[in-house]
Amino acid sequence: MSELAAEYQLEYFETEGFVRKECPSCGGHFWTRDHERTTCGEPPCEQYDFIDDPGFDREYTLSEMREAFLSFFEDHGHERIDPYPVAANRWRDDVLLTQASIYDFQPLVTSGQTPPPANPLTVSQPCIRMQDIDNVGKTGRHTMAFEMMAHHAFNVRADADEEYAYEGEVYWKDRTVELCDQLLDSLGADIEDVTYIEDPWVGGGNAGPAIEVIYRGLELATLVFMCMEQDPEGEYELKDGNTYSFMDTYIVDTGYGLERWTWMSQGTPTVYEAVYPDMIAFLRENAGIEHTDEATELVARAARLSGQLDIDDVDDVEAAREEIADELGVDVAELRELVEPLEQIYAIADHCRTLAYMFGDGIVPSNVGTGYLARMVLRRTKRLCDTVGVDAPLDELVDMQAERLAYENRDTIRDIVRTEVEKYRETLERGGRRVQQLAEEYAQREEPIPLEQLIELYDSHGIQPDMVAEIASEAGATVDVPDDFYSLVADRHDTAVGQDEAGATGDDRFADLPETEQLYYDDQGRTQFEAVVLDVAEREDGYDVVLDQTMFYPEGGGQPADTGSLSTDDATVEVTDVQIEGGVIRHRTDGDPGKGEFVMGQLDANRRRQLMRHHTATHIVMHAARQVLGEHVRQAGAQKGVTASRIDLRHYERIDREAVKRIEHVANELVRENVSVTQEWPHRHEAEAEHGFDLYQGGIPPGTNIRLIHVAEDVQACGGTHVARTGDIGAIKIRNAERVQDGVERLTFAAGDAAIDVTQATEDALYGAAEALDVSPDEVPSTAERFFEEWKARGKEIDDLKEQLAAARASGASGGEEVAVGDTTAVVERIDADMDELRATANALVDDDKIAVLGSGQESAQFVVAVPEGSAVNAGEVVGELAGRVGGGGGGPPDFAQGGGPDVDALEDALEDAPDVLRQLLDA
RNA sequence: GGGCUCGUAGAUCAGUGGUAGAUCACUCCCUUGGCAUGGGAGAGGCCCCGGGUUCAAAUCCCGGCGAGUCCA
Repeated sequence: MSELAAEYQLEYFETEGFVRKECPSCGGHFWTRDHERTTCGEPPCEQYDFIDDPGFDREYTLSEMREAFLSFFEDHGHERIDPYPVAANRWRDDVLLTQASIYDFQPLVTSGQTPPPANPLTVSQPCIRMQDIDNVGKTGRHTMAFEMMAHHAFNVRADADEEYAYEGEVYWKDRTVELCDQLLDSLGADIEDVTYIEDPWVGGGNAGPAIEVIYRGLELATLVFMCMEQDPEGEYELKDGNTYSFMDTYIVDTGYGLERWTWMSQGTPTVYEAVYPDMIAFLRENAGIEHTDEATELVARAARLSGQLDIDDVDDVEAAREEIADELGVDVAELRELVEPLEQIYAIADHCRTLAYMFGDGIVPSNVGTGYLARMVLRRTKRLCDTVGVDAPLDELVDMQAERLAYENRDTIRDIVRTEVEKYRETLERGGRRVQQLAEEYAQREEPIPLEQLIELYDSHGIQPDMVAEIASEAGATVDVPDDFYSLVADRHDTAVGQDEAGATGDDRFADLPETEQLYYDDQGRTQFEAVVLDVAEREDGYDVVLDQTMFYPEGGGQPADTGSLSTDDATVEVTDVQIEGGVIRHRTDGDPGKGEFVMGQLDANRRRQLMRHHTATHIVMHAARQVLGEHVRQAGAQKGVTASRIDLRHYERIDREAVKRIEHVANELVRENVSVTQEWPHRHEAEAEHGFDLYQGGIPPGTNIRLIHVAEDVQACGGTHVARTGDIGAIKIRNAERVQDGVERLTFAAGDAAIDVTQATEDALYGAAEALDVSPDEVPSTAERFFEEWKARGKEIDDLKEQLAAARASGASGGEEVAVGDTTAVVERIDADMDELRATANALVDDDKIAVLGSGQESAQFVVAVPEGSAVNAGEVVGELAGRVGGGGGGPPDFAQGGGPDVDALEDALEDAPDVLRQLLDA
């Protein structure tokens, strides 16, 4: 029983003569015009009924179908809006990729804070759903990239208590179903054959009734009526077990899969052939896949059969394959051999479109975030190409899709793909060598490669177990990959998750105060102001002071807070920090200025000026970097400071010295042009429409109106304080480029006075080096190199001399004490030299068939004992005994041992005892 | 943001606290009419940087830099 059954009793259904039925097969409830119909029409209750028999009155290409849909809704009172990027994190920070058209309007529009760009509206929104990745190509209907066509209407209940950014009802359930019905009719669908299945929707804290639209066995659309929110007190318990209640806003959220509608119109065996005919033809040709008519027919029949099966993941596909083969009367292996290459080609086409979307929208491959997802898709695609034998370069394949999607940055896309393919190639090569070694090792030991190694190979080196198995079998080693391999890998990551620190102030004392008036936006150059103290709260380390208005900029947007002072007639308190919460600005001070007092505020003007310079400079460096490196460059974070600032950029290569210099030039050019820096507060939708989402480099601000900062042609949404003209910055000096993550480069730079300071500091270092080398500064590099070479040459010479010295000593020229130990002669000698020299001397003595017992007493007492081959004396034991006498220890192989201890004074005695020690150990 | 792995000769990598190695590439010599090849000799190392532990660190510990990889 549907929990929301009453919600589906639509007037439209009644007047159109629909009946509500219960499907005998799945038990679901649905509405139909056909009073004789029994089942709901959705697989597995029924099978595909449109393959080779299209359900519309003509064939549509993807773009024809998109246009048909959008213009239909335009004709019915909707405004067409441009789609948003697939990189959803460019306008919202809670998700990575756009997975549905409603994402365009969450959370500000759906919550009623911000009006929609149009109401009602229609859009065809490109989406990427990674969760279906394994199904792509195999199920015949799953794609990772797709366009969700939609019409949306945003409504507010008449009895709503609060104010919302839109009001009244545009339309609701009846009209939504009517529009869907009319659209189908207009395309020539047999609306008698359409079923509307009741299927309540729950997701992301919202819920509502929803209807699946099924035609000829294919789910063509979902009509969602979002009108409830999760509420512990709510009276409706839905399928996720939570309770929900109705909201003030209620929103029509529809989703029509463009690809499926196109497919329906063409009736091809799979959705892919309808969507990517050209690319599939190209790939088949390139991979050399040719089918006889008979085989083609078989594949088509298999596709139709798979439609009636409830295939939701790959395991189902493999299981179903047997059934299908059975039904078709062919061998399952034969069927697989026929179908698998096709499946791979379908997946390649889909993945290339996904990549074109991702890179076209400016995603840069990385080990984090969307960049990581892009990398995964790219590597998967490359593997598929290799497996099926497509030898066209991947950047060309992605470009085919990028061209179709009309991206303008195709050169950058190709460059990114090439760079990334090359990185993958290197990873595979590195990994391959690693596996090869392991495989040979375990093959020799005739053991299987242990699971632990497999996990490490994947987790730390990115090598899939199947690749290990392949290389291992060539080397004659075996591998046993458990079914739950990936969950074992996940276990390795299952360490304690870091807890977020407790909430901010935990003090709502200021909650009722009016929002502080922000004077710093009115005249960003002013540093003095007057204000009234509204409230003061004592804190552990000072006071929080709230004023009616302030020039003090609170920390935010990567810009640190201002400091300064607040003065009354009697006293002055220092402001050390400024924070904003809920529009109320708190000044942290070292004293209590007194509630109700008039105060004169004074900023630390130099500090503020430097912060402003650095903030504007940040925009300029960003802008310059985009000019030098490409439009795909985006800000990944920034921190402004007084003496230096840094900005993190997304870019797919290391920023080398040359690029840094070019960026620096472009940035300083902008400074010299001395253009004015202006601000404005447009409506966010107008701003987005005019400048695109590149506005949000520094984060996504809340609110209906947003503040824009213009610096020449650069426009960014920004809440910080800026200089009036770029010339006020003085100069920008980039100090450093470092890689903080793969795909993220950090530029550290200084502006204004600080730029002079860092330049001088660099010069000081250079001059210091020049002075030390006693050359002019520009000769430092060559001189340093020469010195280094000479230094190395001397090291070698010294080694040589030490060996000669050692040989001379060993030939008996020095005063070493020679004693007889058994059959051999031992030389006991103190040489105050380093270990190298001792070792060399010992080696020389051993060459003369003598036992060497050498001591040194420079900083600590050290011994080297070496014996000729075949000697009965164990050098290690000797050293152990001698080192013990100087308070230390030692050891080593029996023929060559070293040791020592801290007690230099005992060295002489120890050496004197050495002959006895040797004899004792020999006797023992 | 977190986990894991790696950094040694030009390249690829061995080296579990005790004298820094192999293979390829390089230079020279020999074999040959010449080439492929074969034989021999040689050169080439701040063992990434800095600190700590130790009699002793390429090796163990901490920090930094550089690279790779898996996950959210």
